[in-house]
Amino acid sequence: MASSKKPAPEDMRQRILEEATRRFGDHGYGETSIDSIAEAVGIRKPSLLYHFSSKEKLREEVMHNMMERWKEDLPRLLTAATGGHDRFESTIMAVIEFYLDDPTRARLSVREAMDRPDALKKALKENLQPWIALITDYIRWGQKIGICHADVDPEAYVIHVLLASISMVAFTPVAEAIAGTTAKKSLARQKKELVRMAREALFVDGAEIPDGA
Amino acid sequence: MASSKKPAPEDMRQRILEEATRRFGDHGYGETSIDSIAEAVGIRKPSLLYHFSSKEKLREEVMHNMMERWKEDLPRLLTAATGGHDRFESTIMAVIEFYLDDPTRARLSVREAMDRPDALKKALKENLQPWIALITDYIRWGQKIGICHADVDPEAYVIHVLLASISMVAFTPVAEAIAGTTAKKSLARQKKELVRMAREALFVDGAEIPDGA
DNA sequence: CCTACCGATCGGTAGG
DNA sequence: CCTACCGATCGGTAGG
Repeated sequence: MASSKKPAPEDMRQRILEEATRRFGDHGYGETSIDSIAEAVGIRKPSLLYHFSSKEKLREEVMHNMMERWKEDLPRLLTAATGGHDRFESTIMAVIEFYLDDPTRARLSVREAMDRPDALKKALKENLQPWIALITDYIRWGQKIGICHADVDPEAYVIHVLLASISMVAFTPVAEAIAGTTAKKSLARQKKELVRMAREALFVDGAEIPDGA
Repeated sequence: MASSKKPAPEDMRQRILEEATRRFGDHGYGETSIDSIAEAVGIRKPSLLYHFSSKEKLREEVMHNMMERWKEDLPRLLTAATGGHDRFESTIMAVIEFYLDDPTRARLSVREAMDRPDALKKALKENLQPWIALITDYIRWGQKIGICHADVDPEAYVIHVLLASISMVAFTPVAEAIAGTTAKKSLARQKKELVRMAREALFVDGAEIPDGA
């Protein structure tokens, strides 16, 4: 019981990072004082500044952290499923799940897009673009063999599906207000409908997928 | 030339409102000082506080203003077009245009959704829901007569299209980073693809629309 | 519409 | 990891 009040010996850095991530996502960078983060993890402001030399440095590490998670999860997401329609649907579901798993990620992405567009742009180009290219190449191949609609704009399509995945998690209150249901039920409906829309908008009805994909 | 420096006699209130709208959208409420708004319209902070008794009151009026624009434009948007496929597409295009016309609206909507979810939820319920019901009713009718896919979730569908319209305008940098084009070109592509996706996801291919709609 | 000013809060430093 | 403290900025008021 003596160790219940100060249980953190060396993972303090990690605890600060997690608390900062949550608060930056929930309230935004400017609205979050490093003092409130320090208090939440049970230390004083100058002690926090020993671990992260400035608030800006803390922000950079929070964002770097989220990008690392993306880089860890992406390969698994993109290679997990079987192939053809199924592969596509489970990929989309995995992307949604990435944000659903931890809504803070969605909110943090939205805030970064609003407040530091250039920084996010650069990070996306470096970390996400190669994987996007993999998907757009697949769509173009699908168009050639006739399983994907010919008039799909592959890049624009992928962007819309990605933004929709983030939006449905970050903006649940909007969906609740319109659909008039609870957050949980609303999210389940939004997810199912997004997967359906993405499928219907991409694949030609009734088209068969060849064996090797 | 003598009147070029102080051209504002009585529309000062409106000028403050417009400047506040732009800055709240661009940088967020918390990041915008009323001092910077006052400076931008050429007066001092206490003078601004004569027109709007507090920063919070200013925020309320900014949001009220945007909702009024919505209420003005909505009826026109929903009744403008011809009917069936065409009517639907031009309605979606009009919604996109509403935000494209003034990207600040999209950014302001996103920030309000993030920072004051309950306030936005209430405003949407009061102002938007009746119109949403009109569209979902139309979809359900379309499903009955077989021109809309039977497995569409009308509410979830409308929410996704609305969020996508806002997102493509508010998050252009993301689209630029992924598509690798300029903002203008990227927006044109995103708009065209969203309209296509919305159509393909809703209507049964090759179905005919009856005369009276 | 102004000058002058207030108390609170912020990020960050000194020094231990 | 702490106490003590700094200069800057904030929203808002007094008083004219």
